[in-house]
Amino acid sequence: MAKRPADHSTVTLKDVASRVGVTTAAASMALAGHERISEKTRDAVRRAADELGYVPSSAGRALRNQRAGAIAVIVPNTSQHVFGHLYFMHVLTGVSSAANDHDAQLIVSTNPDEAHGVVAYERVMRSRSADGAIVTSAAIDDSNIETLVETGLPVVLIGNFPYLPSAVTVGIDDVAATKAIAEHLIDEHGARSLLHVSGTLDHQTGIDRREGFLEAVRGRGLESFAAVVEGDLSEESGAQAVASSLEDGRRFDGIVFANDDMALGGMRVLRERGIRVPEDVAVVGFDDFGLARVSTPAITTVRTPAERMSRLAAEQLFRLIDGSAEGPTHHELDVDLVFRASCGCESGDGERVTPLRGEEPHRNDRQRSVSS
Amino acid sequence: MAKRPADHSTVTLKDVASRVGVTTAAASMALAGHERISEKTRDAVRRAADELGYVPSSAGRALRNQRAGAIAVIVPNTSQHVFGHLYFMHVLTGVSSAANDHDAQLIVSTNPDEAHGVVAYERVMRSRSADGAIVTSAAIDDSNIETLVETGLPVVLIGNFPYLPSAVTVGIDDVAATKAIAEHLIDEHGARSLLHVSGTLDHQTGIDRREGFLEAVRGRGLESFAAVVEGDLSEESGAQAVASSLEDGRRFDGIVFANDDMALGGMRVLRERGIRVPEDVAVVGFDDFGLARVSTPAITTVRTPAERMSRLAAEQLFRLIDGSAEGPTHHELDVDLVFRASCGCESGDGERVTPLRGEEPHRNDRQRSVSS
DNA sequence: TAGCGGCGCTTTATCGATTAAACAAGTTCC
DNA sequence: GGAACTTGTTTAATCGATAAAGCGCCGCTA
Repeated sequence: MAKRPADHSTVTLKDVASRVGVTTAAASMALAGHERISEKTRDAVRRAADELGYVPSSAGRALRNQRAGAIAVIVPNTSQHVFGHLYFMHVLTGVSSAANDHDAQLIVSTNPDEAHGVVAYERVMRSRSADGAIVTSAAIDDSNIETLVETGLPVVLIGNFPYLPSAVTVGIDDVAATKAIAEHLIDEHGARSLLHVSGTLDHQTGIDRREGFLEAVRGRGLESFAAVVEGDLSEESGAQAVASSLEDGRRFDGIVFANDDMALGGMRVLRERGIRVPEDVAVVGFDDFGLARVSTPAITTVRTPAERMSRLAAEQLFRLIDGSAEGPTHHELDVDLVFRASCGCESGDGERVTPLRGEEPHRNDRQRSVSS
Repeated sequence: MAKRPADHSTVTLKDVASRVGVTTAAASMALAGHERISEKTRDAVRRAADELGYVPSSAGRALRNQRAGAIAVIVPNTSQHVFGHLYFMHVLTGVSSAANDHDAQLIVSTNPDEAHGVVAYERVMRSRSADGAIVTSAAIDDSNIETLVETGLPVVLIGNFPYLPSAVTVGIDDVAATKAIAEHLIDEHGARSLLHVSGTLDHQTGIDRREGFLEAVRGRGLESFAAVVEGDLSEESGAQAVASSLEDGRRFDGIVFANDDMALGGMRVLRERGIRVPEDVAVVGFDDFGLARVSTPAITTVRTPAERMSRLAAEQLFRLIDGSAEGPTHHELDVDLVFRASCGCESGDGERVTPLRGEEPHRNDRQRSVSS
């Protein structure tokens, strides 16, 4: 659109070749270590490339190889606030480390305009800027995801997508995890009247966590004392859910929040009303991306292995891209339960980590600066 | 390296052209809206492109136009823990919104191996995968940055780089901000013995914030009661700095932390020793990326406009790329002071925001889910 | 009616890298 | 001493998009 770019000394294969006195074909083969090129030439070309600081043009290579050498992380913007930011950071960390291992670039694609049906990220795929994509925090009714999966382009979804049987996905068992932590409130802390503040129910996560909660109260015969309020995963919605429940005259001695942000908001309201946590009401959250540990009281929660999940997703993606994996698969990762002060297990800054399944707690998935 | 990718129905310009019955050149011009192509053909081509779902190949275009249509955000990995994650998230938000405005892809490049002098991000630039780069959290002694700037490739740095006069940079006045918030402790809360826990002094930010602190105590004639301990911006280092200061028998009634993470760690130690905040010791932090608001007590801090900074950086970068801006420039953004409970200004969850300069507080740079 | 200008499209060349196929030397073998 | 090989390189084609130059065919004018 504007003038041509300044000519930042760009070294092409031609420069390398002409310095050595061969053609670009020979130079290309030399750099690739082809046997048909004499050792002498190979060395000379390598030396020249080194001296000139030659780096292959990604465009030239991509065009010729029909492969961009990049993967994309796609974030449907409508869910920017749904999963919150800390989650996304963990995702980026995991994906970028896998991308580095595969010498691939990482493209981050947000969808600027939900209004336009012209989904920005489909363009990313169709323009072949990326060889594949990882999609996270997609809503159930986001038909674009379906379209994307159906085009057959390499796509890995993070989360659970029971309605997309042909997708490759990586997730955790939200139902089991929520069930376990709710049962903890009941069995260990004697909670009898439970409230669940769910996430948005247009996301599978919201549905599954609610289902886990319901299974727990049903299993203990407490369903008549249990209630569910829908939130949107934001701190403020957690506060509102608790406030409106209190105003309705509802009584509860335990709250299961679908994430830590809402737990934080809810606890704020409880504090303002003089209701003590955990003495009067025991509270648990979900995610453990950072907030849960630093709040007062610290929140008992489910630690979501976002970084491991996304790393695995990226590795699956690379397998799809090079064709070494086929067909729909779903990987499920184990989670840890982290007991802290908000349920009454620990006091102050103490915490106890227990795997939901398996033996040992999983390595801390890059929590914030726990040690240096 | 592996087999060729499966042939996901890829629509090229040739397909569009042959469907209409013209050459690719004509089709290209038609889509570009060239006048030399008849309206009838233009329409036909556009319709065909639409029907086939044609999206131009980024590689083909990049090769031909000598422009990738992408910008990179570069994160020297050595500083991954230095700035912490939340900061980076804000940066991504800002940059990606600018990138979307310019129809550019966003590449995120972390440096996997500091060991190799082969800086990964220089490859990004030299391979021309990106037309320019934004570099953030670079250490003073990172000579790669200097090299990068000197190559003349379009680069914008976030932060202050007094030793790189030819760089284009965007930052805040760390000295003035820290000075102001330290003076607040002294003037409003009567602090007399001050401690500063600085960031790493191989980052300009660390140096500048320390300098601001020192200017404040010097200005008030309190330099003989002041001390500085170097931290590394991690929560743990803040804890250690406070712990060791206490063990040295040092006494203080105010602490200026170079960021909120360290303040959090420091406050934990104070709490453990039974020292009350703000009654016994008033505390301030820096950044306000999220933690400061939710901790107990909430931390008085300087709100760094990371999102606006990075958005501006990206816009500067686009200007450099298309040649409409030349020469080194430095943009400095204003910051807000946010008074909360840790210094004694407010209680509970209250907060008061004041601009350091100018009239009105700046819009909340995408704080976490304040309202929905 | 011959010649001229312009419209609308095609031809051609290019960007950088890669690879199959062709080819010029030099060896080896019968 | 010529055929068959080997070796090391060059030629040429390709990937997709696009800009410049070229070329029929039209209508218009003298």
